[in-house]
Formats: sequence, structure tokens, C-alpha cells
Amino acid sequence: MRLIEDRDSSLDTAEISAGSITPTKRRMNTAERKRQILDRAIQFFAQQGMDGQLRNLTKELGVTHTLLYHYFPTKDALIQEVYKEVFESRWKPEWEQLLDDQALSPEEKLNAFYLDYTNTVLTYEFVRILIFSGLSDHSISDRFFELLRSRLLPRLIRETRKYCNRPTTSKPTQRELEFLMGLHGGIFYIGMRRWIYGQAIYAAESPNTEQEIIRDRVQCYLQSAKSLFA
Amino acid sequence: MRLIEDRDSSLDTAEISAGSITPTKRRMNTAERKRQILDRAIQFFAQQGMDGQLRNLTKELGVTHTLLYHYFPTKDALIQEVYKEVFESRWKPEWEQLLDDQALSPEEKLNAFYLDYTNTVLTYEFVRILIFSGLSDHSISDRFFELLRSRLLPRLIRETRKYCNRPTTSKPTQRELEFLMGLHGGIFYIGMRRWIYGQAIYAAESPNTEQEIIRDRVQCYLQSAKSLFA
DNA sequence: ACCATTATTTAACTTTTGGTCAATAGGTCC
DNA sequence: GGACCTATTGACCAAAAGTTAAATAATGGT
Repeated sequence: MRLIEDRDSSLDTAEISAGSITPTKRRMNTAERKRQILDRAIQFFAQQGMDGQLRNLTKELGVTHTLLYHYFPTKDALIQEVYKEVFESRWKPEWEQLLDDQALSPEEKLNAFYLDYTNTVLTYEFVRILIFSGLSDHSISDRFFELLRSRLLPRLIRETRKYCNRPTTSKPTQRELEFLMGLHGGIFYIGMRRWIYGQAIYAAESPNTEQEIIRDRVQCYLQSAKSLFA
Repeated sequence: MRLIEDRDSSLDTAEISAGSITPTKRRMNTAERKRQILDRAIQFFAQQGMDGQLRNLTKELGVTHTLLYHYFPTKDALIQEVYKEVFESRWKPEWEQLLDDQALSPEEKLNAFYLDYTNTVLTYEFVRILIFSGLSDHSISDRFFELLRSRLLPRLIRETRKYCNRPTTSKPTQRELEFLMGLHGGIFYIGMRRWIYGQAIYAAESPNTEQEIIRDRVQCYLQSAKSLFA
């Protein structure tokens, strides 16, 4: 029935392919093309969700959709690589080192951590793909929260206790964790508003306001923890 | 190629159709059936997102997918009704009245408000459909946040100021709003964890712990506001 | 300059999926 | 119990979307 195959009807081979440097290259080497596809796929799936169509993805790249199958056996395999790229490559072991640093005060650590965490995690791709994953299978979100739960939360609780001059040996209580999640969730919500709901974040008015916001909240969290767990 | 149409291959007409009371009814009256479809559609789309297939939806109802078109002209019309049902019917004007109540103290109001807000908004269908909407077109999320922005946030800021013994006449500043969003986002994050990430919320251990969590956070918010905007 | 390699396209297939329409059959009213 | 109404189904369509296989054409080595 279909006699004429759909091609990317636009400019055919060699417009400036958005990000790549060499404009007139028609045939890329394997590694380079794979990288290019993956990069674009991250953007694409973050925007459209995992049921975005391959034909639309490749249209952006200026190639036919069948070319994908030269680099990835199946759509799902592509998606898995996208997941891997977005999450595994962004988790910073330095966070744990930072929070373990003996030379810093608890509030210095918390501030520094959330400032950096925010910059890495509250990006368009990360936030949206994390949530797309959470809404369907939890394949990615589960893994991410497991890292959070085992590596970061205990350290954050420990620092909170230090700030309150309380013993740090016992296991975090649910109430402590829940209170910390209040801070954590409030910060993640910044990314939600920005990348899910499309709201201009108020911080836009002044360059360093976002940092001030984080500082405000961390400060209040610590302060309140002191009076709450006294 | 397809000669035999896909039917709901399972039990045909009259198993206990999950929620409906009369088990053996084969032919429902219009209003009843429409109601049934809509209720199921809300659940269904909340779970699968708006590109869940009609055939799967109707399979759950034990009817063929074509029956939908007897009640809704198109899939999109169905979705619009789902939106309407989930959002417009859940916004409570009482919230505004509550926050305007002269007889209550600011902290009583904030506590009462967030307790009730949490119960209405942090449900499976509401949270997920709100986010599905935010991820695609913003049709619903925009409308919801507009209500929030115009009806609720100013009142919440006003009560915060009252609590701090500050004048309530001037327009809320960005910093005040942002600080309030810290509380608000932290609370919404409870719903995210529960209904998006599928995490058991810590509150599960004790029946009234969720209320305690809200109270803790509201208290801290007010306390901190006092010292922050002094 | 030719050949082998492989990136890329063309064409086709299949399944999925929203939607249409004529036919069927349950329920009610006389 | 027949007639009418309409809820419900069955068969089908067309476009969408993942996948495959063969053909084509750059590229690099000799």
C-alpha cells in the first residue's frame, strides 16, 4: 500500500547539523555517529518521552530512521543507553567525599552539596527522564533513589546531627529522614517547576538568587532541626 | 490479514465488574455507563498516561473499544472530560474561605489548609495526571497553577506575614514566594514519592504520622520566616 | 585506480491503534 | 408477543510506528 517511503523531506544531506562541527560530512565514522545519535536521543526522549517516534528523532539528525538500527539493535536498547548516559554518568562520588570532609562545618557541607547537586541534577534531561521513568516502569528512578538512600541521606542526617550537637552513631529515624525529605523535595521541586511545568523560576531576576534560595532553605532546615530534635 | 477481531478474550459479559454493583447487567443505561467509563478512564489514564490504548481501557470494562465512540466522539474528548473531572471538581473554594477566616490564627489556618490540601491533591490520579499534563502540553497544569498563584499563594503569604507581625498590604516579594514554594514543593514531593516513584512513605508506621509531618514542616516554615524576614 | 568495507538509503513488512459503519440484540412499551 | 429504541458488537480502514533485508554509495587501504 505504501509505495513511496517517507524521507526527511527537508534539506537533505548537509545543513549545519546543529552541534557537529563539520557541516558537509555525509558519512561519519561509527563512534562519532553513535555519539551524535545518543546525544540527540537524550534531548529527544527527555522532551517527548520514551514513546517518541524514531522517525522524528532521526529527522532532527537528517538521516533516515533505519540508520538507527545500524547502531542500536532495537529502540529499547537505545533507551537503555540513554538511561545509562543520563544517570550513571552524572552521579558524582565527590558528593560523598565532600560530606565526609573533616575540615568543613556541617552547614558548609550542606550548602556546598546542595549547590552542586542542584546544578547537576536539576537539568532538563535529568529531571524529565527521571520522571518519565518513574511514571512507567521504575527502572531508572529506583536505581537513582537507591543511590540516594544508601550514599547520601545517611551522611546528610549525620551532618544535621552534628550541627545540632547530637550523637551521630544511631541509625537515622523516620522522623529525621522525613524532615530531610522536606528540604530535599523542596529543592527538587525547583526543577519540577522549571522543566515540567515550564514556569519561569523566580530566581531569574538576579544571577545569584538561586544560590540564595538554596542557602535560605538549608539554613532554615538546620535551624529548625535544632529546635525540632532538641 | 486480521480476520478475527480482538475481543476481550477473558470472561465475557458478567464477572463482577470491579466497582459496579450489579454483576449480570449486560446493557446499561446511558448515564450509568458513561459514568462507569469515565471513572475507569481516570484510573486508566492516570496509570498509563494519555497515550494508553482505548482497547486496553475497554478491556478492563469488559466491552469492545468501539463502544466508547457511542459516549465520546473522540479519544481526545474523553481525555478532556477526564481532565475536567479530576481537576475542576477537586478545587475547593473552602480553602480560600478558610484562609480568610478571621477567627483562626495564621498557624491554625496553615496547618488546616495543608492538611486538607494534602488529602485532596496528593492522590494517585491527581498527582500523576497533573504531571502527565505538565510533561506534554501544559493544558491542565497551567490552569491549576494559575488557580494556585492567584487564589492561594497571596493568602498564604499574607498569613505568613501576620504570623511574623509584619504589614500585609504590599505585594508578595519573590523571596517570600520562593520561600513559600520551599514548603509547598516539599509537601508535593510527598505525593511524588508515593505515586510517581512508588516509594512507601515513611509515615506508614503510625496512623497519624503524616499529619505530624505536615505540622512539623508548617511549624518550621513559619518559625524560619520569622527569623528570615526580620 | 581499484577493491573491500561499511555507512546510509530504499523499499517493504508487520503490528498497533484511533476511528467508521452496518448489523445485532437487550430492554421496554403497547 | 411484536415493534421500536438504542446499547453493543463485528468487520474493516488508514495512518502510525518498529523492524528487516537488499541495494547504494562513501571511504580507506593497497
